[in-house]
Amino acid sequence: MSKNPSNPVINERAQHLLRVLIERYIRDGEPVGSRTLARDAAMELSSATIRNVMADLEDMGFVKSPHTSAGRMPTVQGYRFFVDSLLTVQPLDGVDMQRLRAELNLDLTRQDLVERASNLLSGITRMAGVVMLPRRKQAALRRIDFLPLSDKRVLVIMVINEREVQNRIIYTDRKYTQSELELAANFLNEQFGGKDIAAVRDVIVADLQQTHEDMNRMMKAAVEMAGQVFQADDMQEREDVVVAGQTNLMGFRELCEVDTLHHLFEAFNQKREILHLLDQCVNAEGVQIFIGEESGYTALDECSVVTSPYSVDGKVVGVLGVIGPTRMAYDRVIPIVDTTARLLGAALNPRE
Amino acid sequence: MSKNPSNPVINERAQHLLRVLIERYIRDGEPVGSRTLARDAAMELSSATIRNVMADLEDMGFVKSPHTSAGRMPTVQGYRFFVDSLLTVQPLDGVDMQRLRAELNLDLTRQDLVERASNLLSGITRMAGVVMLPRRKQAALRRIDFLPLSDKRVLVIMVINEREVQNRIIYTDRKYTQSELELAANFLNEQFGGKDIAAVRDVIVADLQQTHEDMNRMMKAAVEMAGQVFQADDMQEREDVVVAGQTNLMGFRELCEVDTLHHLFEAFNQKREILHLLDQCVNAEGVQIFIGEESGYTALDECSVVTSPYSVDGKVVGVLGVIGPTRMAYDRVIPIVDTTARLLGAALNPRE
DNA sequence: CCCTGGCACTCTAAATTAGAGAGTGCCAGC
DNA sequence: GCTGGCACTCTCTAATTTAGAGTGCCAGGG
Repeated sequence: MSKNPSNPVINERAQHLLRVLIERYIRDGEPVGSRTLARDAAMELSSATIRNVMADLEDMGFVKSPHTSAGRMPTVQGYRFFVDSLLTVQPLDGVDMQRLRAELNLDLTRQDLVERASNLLSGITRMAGVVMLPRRKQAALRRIDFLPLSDKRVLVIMVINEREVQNRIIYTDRKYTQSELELAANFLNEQFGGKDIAAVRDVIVADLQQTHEDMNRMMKAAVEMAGQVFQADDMQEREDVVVAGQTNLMGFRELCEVDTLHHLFEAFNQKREILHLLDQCVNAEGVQIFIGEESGYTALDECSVVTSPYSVDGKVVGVLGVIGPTRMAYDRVIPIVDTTARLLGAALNPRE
Repeated sequence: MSKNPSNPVINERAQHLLRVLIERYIRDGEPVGSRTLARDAAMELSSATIRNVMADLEDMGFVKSPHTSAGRMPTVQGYRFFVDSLLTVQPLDGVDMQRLRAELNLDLTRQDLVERASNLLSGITRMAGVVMLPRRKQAALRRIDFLPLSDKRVLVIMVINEREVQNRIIYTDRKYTQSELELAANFLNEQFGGKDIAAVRDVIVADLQQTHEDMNRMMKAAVEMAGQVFQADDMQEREDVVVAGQTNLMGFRELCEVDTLHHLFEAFNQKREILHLLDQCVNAEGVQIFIGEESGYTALDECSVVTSPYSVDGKVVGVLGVIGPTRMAYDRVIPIVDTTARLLGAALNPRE
């Protein structure tokens, strides 16, 4: 805890003061002056002494003042140190815990679970919640069904893995009856049921390119239809990340400039940047925090992002998190994100 | 066009001036002074004359000035008159038309179509698009399927009408095999396939309450499961209205106050008010316009809403529209909304 | 009667000024 | 190394000023 040439020297007392300063700043959002800090810190120090320490902390880059005659507020580096070394996380509030448990139940589809998780994150933290859709570890075709529509159109319903249902409409060369389509579906289910989707696609593409004499007309039609289904590029996931509670962010003083909000909401809409950011956290263990510009996206410059990967069967399948102003109650948010990740993982677990 | 005791007197010249004023105001968003108007109107009138006319128009409530020494801007009543009597709608831009045609295709599911329509509305108008999900004229159960999951859970897939696929997870009293579930599904499909959903629910609720000796175990189980499915209250529609392009609204000067935006975005999130508003337009013929407070929702006080019902098979099934600042290019927006409604209706048409 | 130029008047927006308050930095003394 | 004291800086608010835009109204002319 003493002299360390690589890190700026920051002794116990300074650490404690930094901590009190940040806690205070997080509470009221206003620069903290030496007098206030002297009172808050309960260390029997005069404000003059505090001022000296603050000057040091400012030199080291942990705090800054918006102008000469204002108190100090944390820099990104200050928050970083606070979060890494000074923070004692609060245990999760009992009510919140119950709410999470109650709502992240097993009897929900994948989409529902993810949406709920996002709503819970935003609801409990009163900030914005983001949840990446779970990556499919392997995407097995569980079942495929065809239903005739009007004209030559066919509704295709596909069940992937346990919980995911996709559907789309394809065109056929002629009108098929329900029973014909059932035959086709049966054929495909027998051939490909339980197989990996990528593999299925490959086989079908190959089939389409060569003529099989050993296939009857119905089988060929089936392959033809499957071709249409599996070549669609939205075969992957369509909406990769679910955001909730964006409007909460409009309540924070520090984000209240229309321009900032515009960028931020644009980012939420595009989802691309958010997704990339979350993607980086897939390999992190447990909660990870990006403070201000650390995220690398200008839209998030005024924000912090608290993320956690969530796992099914011990394997990370997605990332979720909370986005709020840098001045957020990290000690409260961290366990919320952590717990939500655990519970979402558990709820998604097929337990087979 | 002359004296009419019920309406304020507003002669040709005043109408023309009002029109020019509003067009100008829509263009630049700044109060229009008498001198500018004199130049714009190309009527060989002096600014003093214009001032007299403006005073009259202000008395009649068509224009107002933000303060003594500013030009005039339209009131809600002014816009109303403009929209009802003075407006000549522009024909729809060819490029936009093509884009609408290209993207509102037949080979899309209900959800996809609605989302596209909303995106198109917002993309072309550069404001916010809203599309109500189409009411089902009648909700016929097209097909129901069961798929076993782990534990005692069963994935239920339901096809309603032509395009709508719903799925959820239910719990059963014991684990059923795939073939057992197929039997159950067959039973239900035979019993209820093509029937109206409300009717199906009634029958099933009744079945559940009395013991049928004539039903075998499998049939009972099937009814049991169906009971779980049809009693769920999200049986209706889950997300009633799709909003797109909200962020576009942040670019408009008149909506740039954070407070206004907060309310507005809150309304978009809740969707309730938006839905109610759209609901009122179901019985309107063609495009309907709400200007400012006319909508009756304070969140939309600064906005205008241009709506149009859309129909399938000659019957109105939903409403779509555009939300933007009162100062919008109505002449351009109206045909966009109108055409989108037509094309969406056409795309949804099962043509059977 | 309607239109017009002219002029006094009003109001806003932007720039300027003044004063209060908060907080700092630094120094001299303990 | 800590402290009280003091001069200084900077922001925030309110008050004041000024320029500009636009009006309302009047009196004169077709």
